Amino acid sequence: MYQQKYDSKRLRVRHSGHASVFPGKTRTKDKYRVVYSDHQRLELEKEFHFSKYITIRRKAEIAGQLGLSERQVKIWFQNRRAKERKQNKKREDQSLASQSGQSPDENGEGSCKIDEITSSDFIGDGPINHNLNGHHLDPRLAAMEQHHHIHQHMPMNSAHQEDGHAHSFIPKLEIKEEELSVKQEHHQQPQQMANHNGTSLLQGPYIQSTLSPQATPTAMTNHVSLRTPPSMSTPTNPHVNYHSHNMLGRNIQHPRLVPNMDRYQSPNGNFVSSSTPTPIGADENVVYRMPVTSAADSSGNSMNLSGSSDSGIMS
DNA sequence: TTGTGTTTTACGACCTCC
DNA sequence: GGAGGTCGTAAAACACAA
Repeated sequence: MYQQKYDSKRLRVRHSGHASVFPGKTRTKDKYRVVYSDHQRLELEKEFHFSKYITIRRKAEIAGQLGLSERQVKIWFQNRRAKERKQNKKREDQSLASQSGQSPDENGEGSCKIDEITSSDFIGDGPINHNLNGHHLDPRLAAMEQHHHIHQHMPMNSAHQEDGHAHSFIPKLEIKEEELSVKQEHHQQPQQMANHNGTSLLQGPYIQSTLSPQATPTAMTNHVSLRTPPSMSTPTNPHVNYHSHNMLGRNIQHPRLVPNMDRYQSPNGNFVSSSTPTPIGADENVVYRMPVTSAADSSGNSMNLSGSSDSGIMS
């Protein structure tokens, strides 16, 4: 509703392509806060859609590429996650309201609001768009991409896609060789993963909805995000208690539990140390993502360990 | 032009983990 | 102690109605 107008207006009004103010300044310095350029926000959004938790290496890379500090990238991801939780909660409230006999339109909401489209929609069963390549496309990202013509050349995207990652919103890109090398450093070779019980992780709504209409079983197999952090897949892991409550009763996440696991699953289902090279080229940048099974978040709701809103990453 | 509401950066407090 | 997480909030930036 409002945000749709807000964003579309922003795209029209704001000059794009570079930051409207000096990037990298904090409010302790020259300005209270800066406004990131559309390009910066787009790249950050793309990274966020790839993984809600950014790795240390990717954080440094993105910061360098976008002219931001690593702290700014970190804060941006924190704020972005908060935004998504807020949107999820809002959506939850609305669904509860509608279940109690109140039609969505009574709240002044249509059947699909752009401002409520989040990455979880993207990943899950929410409203989606398709770009020219048939990939699912977040409407706002689509607008920004059109605005910037970024489909012509977008290194960070190519980095994600080149490894067979069936990224829903990434358009087909020209991939330079130098970008390929960087890319392979970022994300792992696609592998079908199985958990310690030998159960394929290629299941759940995440898989189904993430794949483009043209997606093939190979594409599914190649989805790098299917890797599951051991802490999420094995109850024997000491870190399985991924959430706890603090003294204020808050439901606290412990994201570092996952990044610091230092292990991940090999294709044969065994846990291996991330420091031990494997046939699939495992390193610290393995991105874990679970199939979507719950929209609950940390805002007072218990979170499903396999929930989409809580993807873990390696650091 | 102004008032108001929303979104976006940035930070502090507090938390857990290593 | 440092890292990074959430939560709450301040203030700038922005959109829009009057």
